[in-house]
Amino acid sequence: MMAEIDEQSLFTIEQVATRTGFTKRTLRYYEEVGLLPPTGRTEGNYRRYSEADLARLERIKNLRDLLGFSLSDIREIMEAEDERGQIKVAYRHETEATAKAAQLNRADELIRAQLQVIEKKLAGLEQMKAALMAKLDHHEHKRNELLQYNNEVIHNS
Amino acid sequence: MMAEIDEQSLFTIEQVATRTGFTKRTLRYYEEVGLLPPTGRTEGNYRRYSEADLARLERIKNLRDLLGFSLSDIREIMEAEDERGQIKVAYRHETEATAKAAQLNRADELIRAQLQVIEKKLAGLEQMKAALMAKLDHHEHKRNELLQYNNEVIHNS
DNA sequence: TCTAACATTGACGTTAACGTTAAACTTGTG
DNA sequence: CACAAGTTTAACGTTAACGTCAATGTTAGA
Repeated sequence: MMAEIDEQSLFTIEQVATRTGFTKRTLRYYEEVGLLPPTGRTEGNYRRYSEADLARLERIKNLRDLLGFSLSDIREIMEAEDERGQIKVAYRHETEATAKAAQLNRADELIRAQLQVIEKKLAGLEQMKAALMAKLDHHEHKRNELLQYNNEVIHNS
Repeated sequence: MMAEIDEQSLFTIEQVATRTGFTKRTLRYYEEVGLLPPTGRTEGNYRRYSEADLARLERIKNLRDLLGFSLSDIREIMEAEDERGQIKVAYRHETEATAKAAQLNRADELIRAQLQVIEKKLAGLEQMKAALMAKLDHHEHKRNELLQYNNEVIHNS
């Protein structure tokens, strides 16, 4: 018995850095502050990243770059997700229908909380987008007026 | 001749702080780093904020809190907006139709650049939202299965 | 087995975005 | 006009999120 994890699809920190775009320092930092659970290690104590680790890192990158969440925001979000994962496991082992339903409800509660945060940001962005597009539209109008005027001049000359 | 600006609707830094939710330090800081143009001053060198300043601060707050932009992001965005404002002024003073059209085009260019940033964030958020809602949907399904099973039990007893 | 290339932990450095304190000045109200 | 309450600049402090460097250990290939 050597490794607990699949020998296949394990990556060095360098490989993960190039694939994810994070620096090696950042990868170690995220592990240090608990954003990423401790990865597997080689016998010589080198980190080995699994596919699950990569997925988690991609998720972090989305939350950070795309959505502009702080790392502590992200930690909260992912802890909620992790809790949902726990609920899911508990769910499988539960046999009572009422208990199963209760766990679904708890999971939904967490999901809805996250949805609210997202909806709020979405609303703000949609509004900005609408404002900008209204301006484009307005300019389009003005351009037509300019052309209209030009045509009149041409026809009257 | 005393003040260049309307005596009406000028606010002290304290008033602006309570109205906007920014601290006084932050208000001075934003001016210092060029996010907010230097405000008017009293004879004794006290800041006096105009309605335009308040509007700009509200805009900054939206971009920062709601959308999670960094201050340098915000500076870029607002500089683009300011340039659009300049273009608008130039536009009014321009009489040539071709020059007017060119200014509209330049303004549209800036707007489209901002739209791209927003669209990117929107897409990311929409994707997150869809993923979360799919989970809710899935749970709904499971709940129905549970009820279904319950009914069968009741009917067979 | 030797070695160049990569990894590890510490520890100190850096930047953004403010917080806090101090010393001096201004304002408005009694 | 006295003075409490508010304001100014300057300067140093703080936290998050890494960057950088050094000393040491590990790996993989010729």
